[in-house]
Amino acid sequence: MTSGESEFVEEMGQYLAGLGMTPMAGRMWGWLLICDPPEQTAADIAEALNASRGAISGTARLLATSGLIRRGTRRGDRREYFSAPPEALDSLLGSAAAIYHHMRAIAERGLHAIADRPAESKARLQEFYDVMGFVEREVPRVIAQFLRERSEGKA
Amino acid sequence: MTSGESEFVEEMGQYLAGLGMTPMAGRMWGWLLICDPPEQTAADIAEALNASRGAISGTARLLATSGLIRRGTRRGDRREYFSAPPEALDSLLGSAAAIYHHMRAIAERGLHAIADRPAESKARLQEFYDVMGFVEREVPRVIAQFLRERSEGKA
DNA sequence: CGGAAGTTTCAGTCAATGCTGAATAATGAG
DNA sequence: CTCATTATTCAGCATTGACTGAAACTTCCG
Repeated sequence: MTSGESEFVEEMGQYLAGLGMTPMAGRMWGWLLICDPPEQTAADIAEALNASRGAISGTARLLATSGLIRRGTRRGDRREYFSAPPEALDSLLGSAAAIYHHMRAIAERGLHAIADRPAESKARLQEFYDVMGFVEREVPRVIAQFLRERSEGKA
Repeated sequence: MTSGESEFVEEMGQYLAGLGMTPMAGRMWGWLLICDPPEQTAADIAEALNASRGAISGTARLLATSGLIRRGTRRGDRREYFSAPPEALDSLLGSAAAIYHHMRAIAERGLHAIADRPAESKARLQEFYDVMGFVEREVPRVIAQFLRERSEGKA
């Protein structure tokens, strides 16, 4: 791994860590975006990232569960091969959209909790709820359109 | 604060903490969305959240810097009054959009680091870069449209 | 100017948690 | 079946960082 690649991997790790993931998850995802060959064993990744096998194992489960990486096997080879598949971007954007959904849900419970207040007092939370609802609806629509156009353009 | 309100505040705190903010920031923001009166002193907030004055001070700076709350003063009253202004939603959505921008920037540096590879090897990161660029452009556009429509509807 | 009320700063504490590394389990080869 | 290799689990460590509380600072009033 060159120093530029290392910087990219580390930067991705730090940034995604700030968004609630672990640094290792960010590093692993970043590495899988630029590694060659694109499919890597746990041992490969552990060596590239200077990380323990245990960390790779746990992080791989995390990333695979959220759809960011794919785990593959080959006949006559017990090792697992990890890669960052194209669909990962769908998952990434999908989880971003899920944030809006969750926020709207929280706001909804909050509105319920203050249901007996005058409308004036509920206005702030109501607006928050409305905006989240709008974004939750529209952002995935725009993303889906982009992905559709892109796959058509490729075909 | 009723138990329902308390749940809302705590839930907001936990959720925003998971997104990289502190629990206290989430609680404070949540509280300012539902409190009555809508403007509260540091002492009011500290009491409502069972938090120290120091925590309120630091969190207030954080939230004010990112535009989520407004700090106001009144003549002949040294206390500061905090509130969640309508513009806060713009800031909130803006910082969400900033995430896409930052990710595209990271991807850009990554692409530079592997510039001498064959195109095939750069495809994964290139696609990531493209998608982030698209979202960075389109999502704010959709949001701006919504805010425009909404303010027109209100006027 | 002196003092009261409020705010900010900061050192210290404590809990949370990401990572390591060794032990354990699982899998395929011979 | 047994062995070698790979994957997973988990207890422990170290680090991080959010919060507290007291001290320092600021500002306004008498």
